[in-house]
Amino acid sequence: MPELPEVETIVNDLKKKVIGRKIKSVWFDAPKLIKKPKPVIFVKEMRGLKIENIKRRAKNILIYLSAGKLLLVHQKMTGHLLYGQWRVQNKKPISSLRGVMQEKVNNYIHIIFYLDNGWQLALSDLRKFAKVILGSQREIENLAELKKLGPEPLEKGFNFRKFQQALCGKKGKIKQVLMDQSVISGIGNIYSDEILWLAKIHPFRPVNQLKNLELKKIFHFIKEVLKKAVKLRGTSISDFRDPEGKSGHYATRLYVYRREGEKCPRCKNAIKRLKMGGRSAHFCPHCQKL
DNA sequence: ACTAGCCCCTGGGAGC
DNA sequence: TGCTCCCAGGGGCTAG
Repeated sequence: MPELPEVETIVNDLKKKVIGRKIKSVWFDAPKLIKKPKPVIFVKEMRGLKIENIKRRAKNILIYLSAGKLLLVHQKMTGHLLYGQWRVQNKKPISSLRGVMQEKVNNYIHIIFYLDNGWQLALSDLRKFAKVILGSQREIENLAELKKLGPEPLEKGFNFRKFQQALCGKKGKIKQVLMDQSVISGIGNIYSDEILWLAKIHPFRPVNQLKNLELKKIFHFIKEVLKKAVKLRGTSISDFRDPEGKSGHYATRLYVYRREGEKCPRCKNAIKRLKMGGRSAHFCPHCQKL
């Protein structure tokens, strides 16, 4: 599901709701989502910890806890961190009281953190790709998957020079490179399509053949698209939801993503979809020449 | 040391 | 209506 803007939205919302809260207990029904430590230990270790801070790194959510602990949550394709109140009945959470009501994301809750104010932080995930890892702050921050991440595109220090450096020596198609988390953090399939359409660059162009001017355009639209999407609280194509179960508003702004066959908003030619490494690239063959 | 491809899952939508 | 096939915003692992 989520790329940078969606994760950013979730983190900002959760900060307001759960910082300072204590975790009273943990419920789960999908042990495989808990990568470390073993689920039984995980539950025991989480109990009594206080949520001190929440940060985003790439598409990861980092929940800083008391006792120097850190919880990493990656939502992958269909994961959602939700804030609400549910009852567990027949070993499945059901919607109740306040929070997310009658949303389909409710049906897939697999982990619930019970907070000391009566509310809950829950992880729902239809496809069960999501993962949580608990460890010491040091341990988590040193995980290879975090250490290898490229720069954050919305950070002030991320200027054109840093962008060039990140791409330096890279091979392959520009779309794939933009989505490579070790090059730049947080861009996925939706926003890479949108960025490249705005920059008028064909997604299959080899990155090492792009001219300086073209790179500048891409750089410019990375910032512009991501900022706008954060402002609009992300894109809800199928099931992205914020912690209260509400949709984001960027979907209406999408120019090419999932618009195969529709008219290009610029030139009115038909938008095309091509497979690239198991994923779809959407683009306008007229505006974005190979 | 690379990269393409498979895989982890479940459901929605299109086409027949 | 129901079956089959393809699709899905991520990313780790493996085989070549």
